[in-house]
Amino acid sequence: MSTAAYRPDQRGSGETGWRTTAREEGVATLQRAFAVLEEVSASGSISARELSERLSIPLPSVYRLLNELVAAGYLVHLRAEHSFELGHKVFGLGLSLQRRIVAPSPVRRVIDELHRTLGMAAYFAVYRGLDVVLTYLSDCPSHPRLTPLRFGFHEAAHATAFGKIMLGGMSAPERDAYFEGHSLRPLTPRTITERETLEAHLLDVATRGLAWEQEEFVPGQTCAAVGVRNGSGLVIGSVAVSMPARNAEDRPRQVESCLREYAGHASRYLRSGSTQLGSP
Amino acid sequence: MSTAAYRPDQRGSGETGWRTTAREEGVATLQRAFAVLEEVSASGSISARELSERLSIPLPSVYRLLNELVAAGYLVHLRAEHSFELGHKVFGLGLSLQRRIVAPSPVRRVIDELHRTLGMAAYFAVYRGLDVVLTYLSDCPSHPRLTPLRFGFHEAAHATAFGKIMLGGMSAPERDAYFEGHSLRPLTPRTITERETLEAHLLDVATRGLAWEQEEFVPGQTCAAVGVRNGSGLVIGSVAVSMPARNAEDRPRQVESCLREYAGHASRYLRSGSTQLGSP
DNA sequence: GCTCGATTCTCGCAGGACGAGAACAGCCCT
DNA sequence: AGGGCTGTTCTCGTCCTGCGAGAATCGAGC
Repeated sequence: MSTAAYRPDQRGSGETGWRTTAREEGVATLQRAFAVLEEVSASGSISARELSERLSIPLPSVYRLLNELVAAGYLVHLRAEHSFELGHKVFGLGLSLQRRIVAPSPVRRVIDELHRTLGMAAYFAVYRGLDVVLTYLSDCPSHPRLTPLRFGFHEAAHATAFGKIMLGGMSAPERDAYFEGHSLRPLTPRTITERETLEAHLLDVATRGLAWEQEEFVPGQTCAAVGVRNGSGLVIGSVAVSMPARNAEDRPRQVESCLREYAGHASRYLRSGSTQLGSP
Repeated sequence: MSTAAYRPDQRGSGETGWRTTAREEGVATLQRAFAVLEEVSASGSISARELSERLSIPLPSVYRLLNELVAAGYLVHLRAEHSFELGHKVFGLGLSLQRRIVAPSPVRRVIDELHRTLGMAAYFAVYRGLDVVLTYLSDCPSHPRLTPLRFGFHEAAHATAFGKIMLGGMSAPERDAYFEGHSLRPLTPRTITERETLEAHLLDVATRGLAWEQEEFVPGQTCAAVGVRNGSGLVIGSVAVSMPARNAEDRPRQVESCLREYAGHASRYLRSGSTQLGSP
């Protein structure tokens, strides 16, 4: 999983395309602590010795950190197995974030209706800072979601219809910043993997206010999406549906107009609604 | 919500019955960082100034911490709203923990079957360190789970049948340690709230290998549970069902024998299975 | 242009984190 | 019981790093 490992001396030199962790300074202890946390998370269960070796932190220091983390409830010490695992605080934070992220219920109802109306799995996404987050999915056994998609942070915006809408809604510098943290990883042979091609495509998406994606995310599957805008006309989210590629040509106009209609509904709810997550 | 707030001077003095955060020492920065993280989590969204005031940490220090946390991906800085919220790393850790915690699929199948056979919502719980964790729930619209119950760490072991099994499976010192972190909060008028009464009850539970709970957790609802044991006969988990209280007297023997049967199945799978989470 | 809040920078001091090494605690093995 | 081994905690002097008052910058709103 390549946790952004703690490097004792030099840092940076991104591996799998991680955030270009700028050179280092600052609260070193914190970074170590997080490195520990992430290593534990990646391993599921790990001993103090292992941690010490993998992170190149001397044993006493590892124990000091571990004990802090255990005392704070972020780790548990399973004495029986001489190992450490994630603790209840981590669960609590995750839950809290989930609850904060999930789309408000009027929006969920809109998406559910969209799902029923078109007979396709339906999705809703918003920004969170620079990230794109899927905040609701509506599907059923006969119209299942795209399998790699799940509630939460979305890592392949360049390959999904709603991702393209969201990318298209960013300013150029925002998009630059985004791609410093996310690679254009190819997911199928048809995934767009070149920045320039993508930019041209996004321009088109932004002007049409609509995005299609044809087997760029999952082979044999197609998605369509439109933007949800706030009062000032800025894109703040996206409504999308997915379907088998062979159905995509049946009734594209119906899909498009339907998406626009429901996106309008969602916009209306969000404008009157509570705190909406803005762009960065 | 009472996040275990960071106290600049003296600490401790548990509020709502939190872990008796032993006197303080150690890596102060870490505690501050976690205090920030938890305050953000509790508030959903909060400004730097607010944090500084609530935690009594000078502004520059708050910013230092915030910037670290943002750089590490544990927070996001929503510049548009001058506020900070939880970041994607938190989500990732939470997800990782969820996946680690969830009961293995053979056990899930056993619980599903139990649910179908008895026509009652069914549950499976294990230890994680000193904590009790619900690792699977099986229910349906006509036999719904007890509403406050959800997947994850369980805070009211004294008031649920499976909680009693788990408590009964602990050694005396373990139980002491457990109750240093968890209060005997009354959830209904029938909740057992005295340590002595509970101990007597647990003794009975442990000898019979079976626990009932009658409207001690939710008014009008009853639960029954039996233990799941490892090769050495130690309790490592619990299988439980819940039902409306008025049904409880219909067929207690059937419920009991059925629970024992399915707990046996679960035991068998867990013994052959992979890493099972042991007691502390 | 002005004001007020948000955010970052400067810098000298002091307290705390660091880590080698040793000590202590269990556990297994025979 | 007695070795030998791993896991875990303690000791302690050095050194460094995080700290925080205050000032400087930035940026949006009017």
